[in-house]
This record gives sequence, structure tokens and C-alpha cells, in this order.
Amino acid sequence: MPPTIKDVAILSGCSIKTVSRVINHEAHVTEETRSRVEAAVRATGYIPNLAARRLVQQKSNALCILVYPGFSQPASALLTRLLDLAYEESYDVLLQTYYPTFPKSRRKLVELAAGKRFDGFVSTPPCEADGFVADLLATYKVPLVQINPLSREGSAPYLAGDDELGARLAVQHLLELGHRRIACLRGPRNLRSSTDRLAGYRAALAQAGLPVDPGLVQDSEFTFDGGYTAARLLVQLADPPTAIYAASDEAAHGALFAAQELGLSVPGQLSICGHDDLAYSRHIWPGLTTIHQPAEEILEQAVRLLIDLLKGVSVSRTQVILPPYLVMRGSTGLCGK
Amino acid sequence: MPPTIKDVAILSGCSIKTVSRVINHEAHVTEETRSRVEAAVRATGYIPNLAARRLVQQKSNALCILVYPGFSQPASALLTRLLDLAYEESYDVLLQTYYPTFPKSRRKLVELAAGKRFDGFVSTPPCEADGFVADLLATYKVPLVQINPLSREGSAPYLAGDDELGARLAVQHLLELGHRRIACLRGPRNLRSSTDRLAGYRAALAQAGLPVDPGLVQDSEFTFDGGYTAARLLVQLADPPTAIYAASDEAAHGALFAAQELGLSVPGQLSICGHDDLAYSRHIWPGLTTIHQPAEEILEQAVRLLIDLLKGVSVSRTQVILPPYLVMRGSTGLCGK
DNA sequence: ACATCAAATGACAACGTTGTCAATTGGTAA
DNA sequence: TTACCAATTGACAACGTTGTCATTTGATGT
Repeated sequence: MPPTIKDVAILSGCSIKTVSRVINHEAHVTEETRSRVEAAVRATGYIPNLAARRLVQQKSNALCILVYPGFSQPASALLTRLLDLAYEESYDVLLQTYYPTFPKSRRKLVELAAGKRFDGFVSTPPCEADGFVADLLATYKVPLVQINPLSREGSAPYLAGDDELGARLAVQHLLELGHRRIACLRGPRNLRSSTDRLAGYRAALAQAGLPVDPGLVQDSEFTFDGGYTAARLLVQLADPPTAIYAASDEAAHGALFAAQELGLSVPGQLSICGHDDLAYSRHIWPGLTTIHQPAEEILEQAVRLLIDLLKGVSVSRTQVILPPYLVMRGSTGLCGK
Repeated sequence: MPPTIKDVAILSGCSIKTVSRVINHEAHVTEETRSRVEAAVRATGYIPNLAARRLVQQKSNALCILVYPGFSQPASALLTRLLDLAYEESYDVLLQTYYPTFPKSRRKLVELAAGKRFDGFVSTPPCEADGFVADLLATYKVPLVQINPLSREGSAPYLAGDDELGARLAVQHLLELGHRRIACLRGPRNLRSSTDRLAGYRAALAQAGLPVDPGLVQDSEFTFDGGYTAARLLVQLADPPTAIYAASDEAAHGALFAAQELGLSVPGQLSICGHDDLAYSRHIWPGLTTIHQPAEEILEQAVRLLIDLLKGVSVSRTQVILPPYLVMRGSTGLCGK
């Protein structure tokens, strides 16, 4: 049996309440008592029981992160950073899968919330906090910070990248290299980031006085296979594009694979620019030119914001949009034609 | 205030103990009482408080996963699967960073164990359960299942891939393609999987009656940069290898990048074979021939094993080694010379 | 009608902590 | 010396649940 606060109290010759005060660094304890208790804590090897503490305090010192079945590799890489931040602030991290259409999954989430199992909540893409989750958190008064939320309506705190600006930077880069026929691999129509990026593509062309050729805008998923399929269609057009802006790095990788498979030299015959700057985009050949989303910074600020909210610190801004920037690598070059 | 078991008891007109029995599906409750209680549960929207339950039961229904600072992208991809499995069995997953040399980090772990915050433990690479952790878990009688542990001594349960066999398959494949000068990018010397893979490389050569040229065995980390640097050295030798077996996919990616940067055609002038079969190894061009480690199967069996141990189910085998297999893609081909 | 027994139910303690508030202590000012 | 006050300390309840054990209930056998 592990030692309890009572054992420490007996050994140090004072009440359990005094021991509690020492442990929690409260005031009103003489230096002499404090050191006696601390000695007893060391002697017994006492560690507070978190379940008991949680029961009486009605909070858990844990953050919950929603994870969808389609939890992507890029998103999971962010976890490391998030864990470190939570660790620094002494919060635990509870990872929870969520299947929106599955009653058992919803019930589980309700159980966790009702059981005060976490006291802060982060949703990361593609793990959107839907209406059900938002309501649940509101009911139990659990603060929520969203990362790249689908909707920016309302006053819910969020952090996001500037998708429209990022796309504009990408297309401007291609324009500066002399490209005029620039295709776009757009993402799913129901994603906000996807439509914003498409808007940026259009804005950059408009700014350069170029029309948008609908035949050069291809629907595709934010996946390798989506980019692969769409790129094969594009390069086999009668008047193919000389450059492709893919609205996600994963799709860009697919496009790059397709081009190489067909024997097209990149960037000699076709330039490809992505968006996201995944960790391994610099590892493929030729290195992928892309738009760096400040993912780590977003995440860091998100966790800090959440913790401030939990601590009741007043925060000036709860809705933050961070700027992306262009990373030039080998996959884009001067227009050959 | 959320409803408690007491509210349900009052509404249903019976004692809290009877409500408890209904909730936990215990025997000794008449059908009539049961349905009356269930109605009251629905009416109040009652959800058991997990902290209270945990306090009295002295267990948490959570699994803890150790995460090192160097938590790699490949490892994090496994999390999805692990979460799903835990979810199916109604276990929570607690992610915990661990900095072995950092006293605060150790203390935190002790706190979690002492606070009964988890009742099962999984270590995944590169998150080795070191002596400190193993002792801690033994003290608190928390079952531990290791994945690809550094040491296979003792009776601690583990699941692992057969590294030596995998490396042999890779090198045999290269031999069959006619290669005779086959280099090896070995991994860190302190990793078991690394030395096992080197042994497999040697065994395959020996079996073919070929000597091991020490100049062709390069030290490198299990990283992109490690593979990149080592490969550049190898191809600039007076008598360069015609094929490279990299003991990790990440290193293989680095080697592939180096080759393409130097204008060597792969597999025309140089064949490259990796080991691990990371998710994106099929996304780089040309697709990376590699050894598939049955990572998902290992993880699945590991979690099942742990849950069986927790439930007290008797398990036949607690130390399992699963076989890898070769995946042929575009990065290996017939020897040109 | 009575004794016996199993099933159903409930009263109460326990889990380990913190919050509330009263009691004690020691020192200072009148 | 006395009164007062602040600092220190501790007794006890509370958090919401489950385990233990005694009690009640109802049926069965004599």
C-alpha cells in the first residue's frame, strides 16, 4: 500500500490538513513545521493521490484532444509539440477518438466530460469540434480552443493560418517565374481552408490580369492519391499547364510522383508548388517548394491560450490568424515555354 | 451541477446502492427495479463520476503510453491504431512525455503511477522503458508491454519484429538482382534493432559466399540526414557499391535524395532498399523497395496482450516475434555492371 | 402455521484529499 | 496585567462512488 497523507501526518506529528498545506505551498505554516513535514514526505515516499484530489477539487488538470478516425500523419506529428507544452504547464493530455456518427463514441465523450476527466479542450484538424461537441463543452463549461476551425463565426477562440494569403504567395511565386498557365489542385469543397486557398489562387491570377481557366482547376482530395490522379489528367490536356499549385503538400507529392512517372522533368517541364510544408517535403526529390504554415506556432499559441483561459488569466485576443511564408526548394523553376 | 447517483436514487425511490448495482450490471436486482432505475437515469441524464469511482476502486481504466522527446513521425502514425484499439476496449489513453535525465519528468511519472492514473503501460519505440520506469511499474504492480524493446532478457512481455530476418530478405533480394557490391547503412550502435539488422546483412552475404567489405558498412543515424551523408561518401568511393541496403527507411530516403542530387539514376546506376516501410515510402519517386515491418499487427497484439493481462485472462505467449516481408517497388533493379 | 432459505435491498463505512471554520498559540499594545 | 489580534493549527465535513454486511422480503418445504 502506498503511503497516504495520513501516514505523513502521523510521522511528522501534525494534522493531515497541515501536511496538505505544505504540499500545496499554502501560507500559514511555520518554517519549522514545513521542514518537518517535508522530511516526513521524503521519508515515506508520499505522493498525492490524484483521483482523490480530483474528486474534491472537481477538476482534473488534463487537456483533452479530439482525434478523428482520419487522424492524419501530419497532424499526429504536431502531438509531440503539444505534449511538451502541456508538460511544461503540468497538464496531462488525454487523447480521445471521436466517431461523430457513432452513438457509443458520443456517450463516451459525455462520460468523460461529466466525470470531470479533463478541464480544457483542443480540437486540431481534421478533428473539428462539431455542434454536438461544442454543446457538450458548453454544458460542462469546458473551455475550447480550435485550430483551423471550419467556421470562424461566433466568439469561440481559435487559431488559424491565413490560407488565402498562403495560396496567393504560392501563385505569385509561379507568376514571377514566368508561368502563365498555372493549374490548381483544389481540396475538398466542404473544407474552409480548401475554399480559402482556391480564393487566393484566383486573387493572384486576377491581380496579374490573367483569367481563371476552369479546365485548370481540378477537384482533388488533400491526399497523395488525389493529387496523383488530378495531375495525370492535367498534364494530358491538349494545352497543359506549365505549373501546378497544389492546395496541400500531400496532393503535391502525388502530382510530383505522377510527373516523374510520366517522364516529365520537374521543374524543367513542370513546376509544382505545394501548401503546408510537411516535415518530409524537404526529403523528396526535388525538394518541394511550398507554403509554410506556422503549425508549431499555431499549436503553441493555442495551448497557451487554453491554459490562460483555464487559469482565468484575461487574454487580449482569442481569435488569431498567423501569416504563412514561401519556402523555395527544387520543384519550381523558370517557365520553359 | 450535474446529477449524482443520489439524485437518481431519490427519483427512483430506492437506495444509492441499488442504483449502483443497476449501473454496473450486477446481479440481485428485480427486473421491475432495474427498469425503474434505468428510467430515472435517463430522466436525470446521470453519468457516473469517474474520479469518485477511481478513488474507491483504485484503478483508472486508462493505458499510459510513454513518449520520448524524439518521438518520431513514424511512431506517431501508430497512435491512431492504438487509440482505436483502446477505444474498442473502453480504455482511455494517457500520453506522457518522458525525459529520462530530467528529475521533474521522473517525478511526474511517479505521481501518475502513485495516483493510480493508469493501470496498464505500453512503451513504443523509440520510447524504451528504462530501468527507472520498469522499477516504478513493478513497485505499483502496473503491467507493462514493450514494443521492440532494447533487451529481450527476462520475462517482461514484449512484441517485436524479426530485424535480422528482415535485413536478410533485403540483401537476398539485392543479390538475386545480381548485385555483388552491396553497401549497408547501419543504424546507431546502441540500438538492438540496428545491430540485428547488421547481422542479417552479414548473414545474407555469408550465405552467398561473399566477404563483408568493411568499407561498405557505413555508420549512420536512423535519419534522413544520416542516410544522405553516408550515401554521398559511399558513391564517391573509388569502387562504389551498386546497391545500398539502408537499415531504416528514413536513411534510405536520404540516400535516394543524395543519389538523385548527384545525378545517379535509381535503380539504373544504384539500387536502394530500405527497412520499415513507412507510410510515405510509396509516395517518393521511385517508390522505395523496403522491408515491411508488421507494425500495426505488433501494436494490435500488444494492446490486446496488455488488456488480457489487465483483465487477468491467462495468456499463452507473452513474448512474440512477428515476421517481416519484402515490398518491391521502383528503387531496386538488375545490376547494371 | 411455522421454519428455513435465498434473493433483494439498504445503511454505513471507506477511498484520500481539500475546504470551512473554530480553536489554539504567541506576541504586541494599552 | 489585560485585551487584542494575527498567525498557526487542527477537527470535521464534503466530494461521489463502491464494498461489506445486516436487514427485509417473499417463496418454499414441513
